[in-house]
Amino acid sequence: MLPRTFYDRDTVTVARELLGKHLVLRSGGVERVGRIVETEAYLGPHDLAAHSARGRTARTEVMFGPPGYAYVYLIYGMHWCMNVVTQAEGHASAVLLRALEPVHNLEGRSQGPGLLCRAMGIDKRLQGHDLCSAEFHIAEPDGPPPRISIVRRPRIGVDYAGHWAKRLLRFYVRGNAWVSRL
DNA sequence: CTCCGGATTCGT
DNA sequence: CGAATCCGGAGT
Repeated sequence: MLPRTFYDRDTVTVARELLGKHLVLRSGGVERVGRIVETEAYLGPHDLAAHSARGRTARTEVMFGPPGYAYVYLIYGMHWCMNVVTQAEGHASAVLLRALEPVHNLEGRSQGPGLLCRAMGIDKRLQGHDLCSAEFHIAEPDGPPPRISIVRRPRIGVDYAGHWAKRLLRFYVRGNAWVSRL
C-alpha cells in the first residue's frame, strides 16, 4: 500500500507517479483492482479548473484536508468521479483518476472518470475515505515496474477555466488501450 | 428559496 | 450535437 507520504508531495509529481499503480477496493467480499493509466492534476484554489477555486465548501472540504483521502463527487447528476487528495493540509489540491486497465473483478468499461467509478463500484459512501486503509487504497504492483512513456495533454472538459484550460496537466500511459481519449 | 450549470456519457 | 439527471454554489 502506498504510504501517506506518497501523496504529500507536488501534485504533478503524484499525478505522474500514480500511472501504473493499482487502485484496490474491497467491498461486499469482492476485491476489485484496476491499473491507473490516466490522471489529471488539479493544483489548488489558484487553478481555476479546480473545485477548490470556489473556496472552502462542504463538498470540497476534503480537498483542503490532509493528503491520501478520496474526494468523490457527483457530476451531471449521474456520474461519480474520484480524486486523490495531495499535498499538505490546506493546499486543496488533488488528482482525478480518469481511466483504469482492468486487473481483477472490474465491471464493464473503465475508460473515463465516470465509467471508472461505475466499474469499481465507487460512489458517495467513499467520499472522504482514507486511502491508507485495507479496504480502499492504491498499491505498487508486484514485480519489476514496466518502463512506460508518459503523454502530457491539456485537461478534458475545463474550457471555462481560461488559460488554465491550456495547461498540460493530464497524463496518460502512451499506447495504452484503456486511455479515455488520445 | 430559486436558478444555473457541471473535472460525463450515450445515442442520434 | 443534445439529452439525461441531480446537487452544489451563488444570488435574491
